[in-house]
Amino acid sequence: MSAGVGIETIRFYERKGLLLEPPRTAAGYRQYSPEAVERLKFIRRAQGLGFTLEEIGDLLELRVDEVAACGAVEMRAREKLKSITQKLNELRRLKRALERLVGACVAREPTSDCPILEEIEDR
Amino acid sequence: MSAGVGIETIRFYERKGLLLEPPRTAAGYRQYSPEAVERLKFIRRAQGLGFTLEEIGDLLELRVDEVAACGAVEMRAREKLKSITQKLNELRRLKRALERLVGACVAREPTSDCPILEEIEDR
DNA sequence: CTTGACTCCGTACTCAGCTACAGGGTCTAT
DNA sequence: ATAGACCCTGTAGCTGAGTACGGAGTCAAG
Repeated sequence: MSAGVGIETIRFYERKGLLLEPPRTAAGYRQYSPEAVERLKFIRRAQGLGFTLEEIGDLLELRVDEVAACGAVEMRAREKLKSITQKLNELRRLKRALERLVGACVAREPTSDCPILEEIEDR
Repeated sequence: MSAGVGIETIRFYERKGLLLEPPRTAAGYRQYSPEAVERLKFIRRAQGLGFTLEEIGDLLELRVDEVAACGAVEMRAREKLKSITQKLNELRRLKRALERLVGACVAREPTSDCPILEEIEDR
């Protein structure tokens, strides 16, 4: 559980192609490089941000190894950027709403309506 | 599909207590107020940000109707704020990483390593 | 040189979050 | 007043993301 992830989960990611099969010891045990561990942590963080494993797979493949594929990569990267920017905006709003709620709390001003909904209302 | 959500999903949220049972027509048909629709949209957005339905339920219940419960609400709000702030930071990093990638693309500089992982590496 | 805690593999189960039925009622349009 | 497209209920099934199990091998500690 080096990275807070059970071995079973790792095997599962391996099967899904999110983690490449690592080198093995003579006895067949998996041996992970620090990079592989980073990759794993990235997966977990990205999940917390609402990305599916499939989307995370896409993200991890965004790299420019050949100039040829550059255009396609750029396009997909821009798409992801769009969705991330939207998530950012939504999160910022949610944060503001919660800050207001805490503020009202501290000021001991009961507000029976839900400030979170009010804040987020306009899309 | 007024809010891009099927009726079955709505019934499901109702069962889970995320949406209160709406008033019905004489024939038993659900009738939703604009507020209920907002609530529904909030749920979908929050899901996209990586919150579970249970967490979303918590968020929706964060309101200060009684001065008595104020302390508890404040505490939970602060907790949520913490996780949101963290999500924000992670998203910002991911965004920066993607922007760099697009930049490299535009400059036609192939980089065989994955800038996303590099950027995010240090936790 | 054995005990306990780990790993291996394949398969099967679980849980959240939908999604689809079946068998009925209702509403609108023709 | 009948067809077609909706809604109602309850229950069953599906997908994504793990999690556990069983039978076997491995390894460090005592």
